[in-house]
Amino acid sequence: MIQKPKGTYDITGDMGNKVRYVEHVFSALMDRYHYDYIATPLFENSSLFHRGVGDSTDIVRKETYDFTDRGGRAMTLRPEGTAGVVRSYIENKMYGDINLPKKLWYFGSMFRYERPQAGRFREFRQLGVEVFGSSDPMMDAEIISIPVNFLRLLGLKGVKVHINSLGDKESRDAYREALKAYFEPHLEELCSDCKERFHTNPLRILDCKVDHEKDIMKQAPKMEDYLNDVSKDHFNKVQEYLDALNIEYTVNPNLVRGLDYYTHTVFEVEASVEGFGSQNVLCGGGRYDRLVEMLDGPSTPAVGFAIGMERLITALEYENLSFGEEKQLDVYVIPVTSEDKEYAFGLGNALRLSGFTVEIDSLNRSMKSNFKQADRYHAHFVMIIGETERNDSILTLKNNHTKEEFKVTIDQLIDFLDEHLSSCDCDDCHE
RNA sequence: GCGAGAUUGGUGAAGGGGUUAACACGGCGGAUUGUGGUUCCGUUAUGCAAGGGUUCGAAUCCCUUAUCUCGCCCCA
Repeated sequence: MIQKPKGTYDITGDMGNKVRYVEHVFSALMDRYHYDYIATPLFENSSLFHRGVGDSTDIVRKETYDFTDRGGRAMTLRPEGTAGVVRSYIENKMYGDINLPKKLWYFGSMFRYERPQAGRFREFRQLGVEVFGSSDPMMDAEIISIPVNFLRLLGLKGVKVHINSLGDKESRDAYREALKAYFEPHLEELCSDCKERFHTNPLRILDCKVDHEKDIMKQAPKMEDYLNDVSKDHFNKVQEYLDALNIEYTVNPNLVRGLDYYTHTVFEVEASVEGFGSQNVLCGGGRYDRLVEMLDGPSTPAVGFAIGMERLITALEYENLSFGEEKQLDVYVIPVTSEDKEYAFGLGNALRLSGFTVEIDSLNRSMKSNFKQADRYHAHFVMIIGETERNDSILTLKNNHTKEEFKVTIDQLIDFLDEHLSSCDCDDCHE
């Protein structure tokens, strides 16, 4: 038997409804924010992902799905959403659009070649947003407000924001040098991973889990002391705008992003799901004013975030939150014998065209098992099509909730269903 | 990339070398030949993740591979 590739999963049944619901809520919210939808290719030229990401290039390359196409081109399945959107922004010259800033949202699969474990897959899905062309701190706050409002709309409690500022390039470079100078004499006191990070990515030493409690960490230089006036001002304004929205946030100086193109605001949004631990962090994002330029576009400020779909749905399940209305089956059609199937099929089709949700038995089940099936589907009406109905053009409809049975002529059928489905006061319709 | 534990019908599972793979749910058929959700009866895995090996005999022991779960690493 052929099995699914490691770290992938099939979206079927209930999961399908959950994914569609979450995407729908997000899509409707993005309409209200007046953002445009964008979909970029699932694979791109490898160089898009393997450059512009600074010191962590080796790590990035190790975990991407790379392949050579038949034309000998190096291709990579996208490991995240931002790079492709930036590429599209540049290639389609969106910076010349009359509607600026350019505000975009996306939803789709991302691919990382990692060992699967709790909440982590090789193909996973992200909802994300990118805004180009505004360096206004109000836009940072708007971007932060989107996942906050989204998680609240879905019903999650205790939605909290952690923010930090990495400053502009000047501030960030100064801080990085200060960190290296500080840690250099203490290298031996750090864990082996941090020794590695010292060379590849000194900022990340700050959120090391192993060394977290050590004194050298607590006395390490603070980013805020290295922010220049422009960066400080930007960060303060972001906080003022968050205050204006009554969004609860905490400044976390150890919140960092590894990649070089991040500037100013970085943030994470978490919910408080019982027993969910670190998985409570559902969303991450920040400002990346340098990335467009690094990918050969015009210098353009940008800010965005991404939310992992799988973890989000798991959180909603943990909290027992609703995923919208269940699909209602309006009519279950039972042909009595195979002689009745064509007529039943045609009638069912007509009802579907009139907007009703209809199921027609295609397994030639017995009357008994058809009624059982109609029950399982919670069908509102059962319509029995037999010789009598065909000859007399009078249909037998049974309200499967109240057990009332009706005789209805073909001409009255649609009016009858409209009336009874909208004004039904049986228990099933009022749960 | 490293480590631990799993994988038996549609589903939940029992069985840890001996003949016919328990039990339950579900499904299907019937009692009731156009009216179900209760009850009763019948039936429902030529097969135990895949392949190979040991054995008179393997779901059971060994090897390989795949996938799943949970850690480590990493997390753009």
